[in-house]
Amino acid sequence: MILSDRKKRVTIKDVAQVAGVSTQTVSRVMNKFSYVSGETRQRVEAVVEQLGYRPSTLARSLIQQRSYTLGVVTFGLKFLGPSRTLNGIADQADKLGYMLLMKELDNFEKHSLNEVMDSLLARQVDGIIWVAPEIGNNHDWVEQSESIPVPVLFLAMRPRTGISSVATDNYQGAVMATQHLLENGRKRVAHISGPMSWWEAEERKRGWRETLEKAGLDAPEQFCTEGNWSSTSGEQAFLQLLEAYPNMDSIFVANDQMALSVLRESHRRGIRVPEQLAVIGFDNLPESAYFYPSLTTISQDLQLLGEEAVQRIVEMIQARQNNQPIPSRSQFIQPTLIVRESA
Amino acid sequence: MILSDRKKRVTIKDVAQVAGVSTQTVSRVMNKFSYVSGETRQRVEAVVEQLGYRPSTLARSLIQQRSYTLGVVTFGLKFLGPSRTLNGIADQADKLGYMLLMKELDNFEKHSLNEVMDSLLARQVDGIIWVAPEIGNNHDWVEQSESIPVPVLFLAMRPRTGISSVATDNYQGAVMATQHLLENGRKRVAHISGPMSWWEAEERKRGWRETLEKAGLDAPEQFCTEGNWSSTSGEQAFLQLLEAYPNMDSIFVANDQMALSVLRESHRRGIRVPEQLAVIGFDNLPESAYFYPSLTTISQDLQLLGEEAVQRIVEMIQARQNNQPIPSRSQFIQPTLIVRESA
DNA sequence: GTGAAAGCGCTAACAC
DNA sequence: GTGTTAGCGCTTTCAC
Repeated sequence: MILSDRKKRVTIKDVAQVAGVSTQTVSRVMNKFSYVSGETRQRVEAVVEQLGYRPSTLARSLIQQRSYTLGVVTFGLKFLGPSRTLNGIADQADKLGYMLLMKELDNFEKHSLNEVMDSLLARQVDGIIWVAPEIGNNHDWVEQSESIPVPVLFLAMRPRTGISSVATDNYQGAVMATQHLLENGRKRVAHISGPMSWWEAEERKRGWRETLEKAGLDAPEQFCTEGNWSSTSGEQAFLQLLEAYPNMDSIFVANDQMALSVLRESHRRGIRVPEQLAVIGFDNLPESAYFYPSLTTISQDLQLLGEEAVQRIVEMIQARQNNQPIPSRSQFIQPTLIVRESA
Repeated sequence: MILSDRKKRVTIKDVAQVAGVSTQTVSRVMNKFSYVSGETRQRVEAVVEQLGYRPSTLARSLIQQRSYTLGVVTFGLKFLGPSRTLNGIADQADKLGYMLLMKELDNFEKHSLNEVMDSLLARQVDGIIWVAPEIGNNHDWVEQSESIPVPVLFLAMRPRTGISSVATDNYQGAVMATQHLLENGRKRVAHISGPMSWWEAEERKRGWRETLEKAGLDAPEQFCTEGNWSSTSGEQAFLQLLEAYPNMDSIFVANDQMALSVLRESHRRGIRVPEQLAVIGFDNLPESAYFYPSLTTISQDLQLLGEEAVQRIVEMIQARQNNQPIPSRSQFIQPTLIVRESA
């Protein structure tokens, strides 16, 4: 039975006293490395066990000026992307012995940004991972921000010199998607984009446009309509496209949720997928394989993105610890093409 | 530009010195409440601003024996459920001034459980929220655990006396789903369950069975097949059901992902939904409204679940703080029926 | 109103 | 090998 009794915390002093040694010795036993005679060690360990002593990481962090804690700032945790990334971050942090201090953002006002940073820094996080999509100019503060005393790593941000980031290669993913359509003999490739204020949406659209142009095909603005990632908006965007570009033979849709609406609406109107209209998505939702028809899509490995992020930030922290310069670079994770029935 | 310069932290002493007051006065200024003369306050505040002083929460936690941090233990973060719940937790924690220290579990061995608890407690969390489904006997340790020195709140756990928990009322949700089918004149209601080792799956199945029985209808074991929540398993389970119970007129499927497979396979076989087969799911995925046909389902409010959890644990923390007894109770969140085309 | 002293729980640095 | 001393950055207590 779990009790929440108010027993006072067992401290290093208690252990020292009961074991008849100094606190220093207890500390040495707890932290392995330094030498303690076998006998003393055993005695101390017995007392630790008996009293249920747990060293306070807090006190240790205070003196070591290091908390083995990573700050994680998220935005839109309720969406699949950020939470899958977070899972990767959690896994890798665990492996490397770090804990995660989380903060969910609800806007990008300068005021809240400062507040979030402050609360993280006040708790002595060793580094910060920024898990928020770049929308409009919501990341511009990065370039003119006051100095932050710990390393910061940005995910899914447009590369900026002097700043470290990791992102899926959205452009390349879009190229692969579009090329796949072309390779299957499609010539009239439409696009439903995400909201153009999103950097990721912009990249995906650019991949589509440039691939068509390289192949000597048209990619005018009318062949692309804009959604907001939701299935609802996908339906709207598809209807617009049907008017603007009635003889298209394929669509690259910027995410699977919007692609789902395209499949559904096509089915309802008797447009056969993929025969009359090939459809390819982006994201590879777990459900996408079970859409009707199953959805060909681009899979981005968000788990890996999160893992990489932790790897990188820990390297940065260590460099800082050793007074080495902190290398900053922008890194891309390559997505992969998943071929199924819809294209 | 973000620099990670090694400037030493600005401490309360620095501020005191520059402002020409004692550290005490600075502390009083930072913590509002106590009286400081207007003039002194202004001078101190100016210095704080100028030096960019941020009080160390760490040091404060150490002395106050209180961290304003909640431990959150998750399992299966990559699935939608836990991450939506986490979002609710993050939101509410923010409102109440708490931070979140996260730990993702990868198994339920006694060893890792202890380790997770220890690392949370070592960082002085004020309370712990346990966000992991009850599977098999993976929660039994709760009843015979050594005393944990802070309040713990469990989500999605079978009610246990003396222990606090919050969960969706899965049973009631299943009752609503089944009743909806009966009210629409269905008499031969099948069920695809989740893995029966999951408490939530068990509850949903019980709701189905008991509702049928109360209506004087049959609910034998053959009318129910078992999946593992995935779309793949849903397909299997549906195929088995088609053999075992070919004249069923409706199915209550334990989650939307499996229901998706039922829709797809029905479509492929020319079974008309809902005319020949009514289908109802559970969870209300964002995509469910865009399945073909759109899926009638039970919506559980996981955001609210998370918010309630924080509310509750903070109450428990405060009670403990005031040396009051900590009330323990099991609370249920009611799901709602979302009627769409499939039933 | 303000300051001085003590101490939260731990470890770094130096004795012995 | 082990103990002593000092101090991380803050707040509490009690003076004045």
